[in-house]
Amino acid sequence: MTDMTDDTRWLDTEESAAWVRLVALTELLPGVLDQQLLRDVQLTHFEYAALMALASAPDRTMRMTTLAARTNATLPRLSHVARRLEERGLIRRFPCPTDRRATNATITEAGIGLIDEAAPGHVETVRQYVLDALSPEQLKQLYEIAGAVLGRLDPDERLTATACQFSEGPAIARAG
Amino acid sequence: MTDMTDDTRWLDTEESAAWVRLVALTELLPGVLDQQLLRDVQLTHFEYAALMALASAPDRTMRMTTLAARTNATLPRLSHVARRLEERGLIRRFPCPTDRRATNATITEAGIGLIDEAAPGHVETVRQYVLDALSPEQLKQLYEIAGAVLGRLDPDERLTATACQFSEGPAIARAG
DNA sequence: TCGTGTTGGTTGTCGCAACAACTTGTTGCA
DNA sequence: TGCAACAAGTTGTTGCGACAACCAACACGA
Repeated sequence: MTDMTDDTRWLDTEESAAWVRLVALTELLPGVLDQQLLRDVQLTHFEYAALMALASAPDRTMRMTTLAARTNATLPRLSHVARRLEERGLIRRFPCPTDRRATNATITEAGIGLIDEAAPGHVETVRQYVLDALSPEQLKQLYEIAGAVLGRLDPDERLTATACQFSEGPAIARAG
Repeated sequence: MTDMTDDTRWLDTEESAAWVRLVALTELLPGVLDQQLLRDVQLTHFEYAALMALASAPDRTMRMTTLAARTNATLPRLSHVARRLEERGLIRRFPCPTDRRATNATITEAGIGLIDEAAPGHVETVRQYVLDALSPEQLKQLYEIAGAVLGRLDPDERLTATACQFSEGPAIARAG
């Protein structure tokens, strides 16, 4: 006979309700972000985030490995994305002078121009679907809650180590 | 001359910090859920959610269109997924008797068995990465915050209209 | 210096999702 | 009725992400 003992701690009503909503949120939010950016500037949210990371980096340049960590991408994925962005003239890649295995990526003027064009609509979307729905208190609570969960999901803080994204206006002002 | 006026309400420090964390969360959470379910029962989280929706439906049966709405899927996507699940013997499809355009999907005994096998590990993952990181207060706050955002993202409450997912033990007990 | 192990990056293959086109069936209206 | 508009699903094509295999370059001990 197998052991039929069920020692699983099932979710109670409140846990289940909160979890269902969180799952729905994580299901819907990426689609909304992708949709707006694709429509307006033909960029996925991932591509946008990668360009923003480059724009706020020193010299607008970053190692592929570092950029992959910052954007939660595997290196193969980033490599494919970088090739597409380079074909569109939005970034440039060149071998790292100090380590000839490595590749550095730089955002071009065209890339800066595109994210400056994209940023207002993106921020508008973020406000419309998320921030404007929350009170100042809830904003703080969200910060704490997401921080607590990220302590489990991303203990090394790879994703959140990035510089502030929108607090200083367009990328040209922030990264120049 | 183009109008260079910048009337965008850029994010302040607190908004930006909370947003960065929320984005990181929505980026990482789906991967964690998929990974555990794929490893343990060769099911994506989407497939798991679809099976759970069927298991908790009356007669364990649902219209394809309804199921698509409940799982935030397009009908083509659900059609492909349903074909794969049917090939694995986890669901069955048959024409709706009252509307011959429509198709009904039913979860099989094998399907029920698989989600009963999957549920404990899935709940464990949910606890480990999310729920156990939050205080009871934060759980309530998360419920409210996600609810507020979903009011914008999903005003018709298509995704959250589902029955409670884990509050009553295995699917066989819940759906029988 | 040589050889082994490791790191950085690219390329190829497979599976899944988005989108469009198409088939079939239903509804509504003349 | 008969015909036009619409609804429900399926199928085919395209593009992206995951994974594995591969190549190039560095590090370090013998």
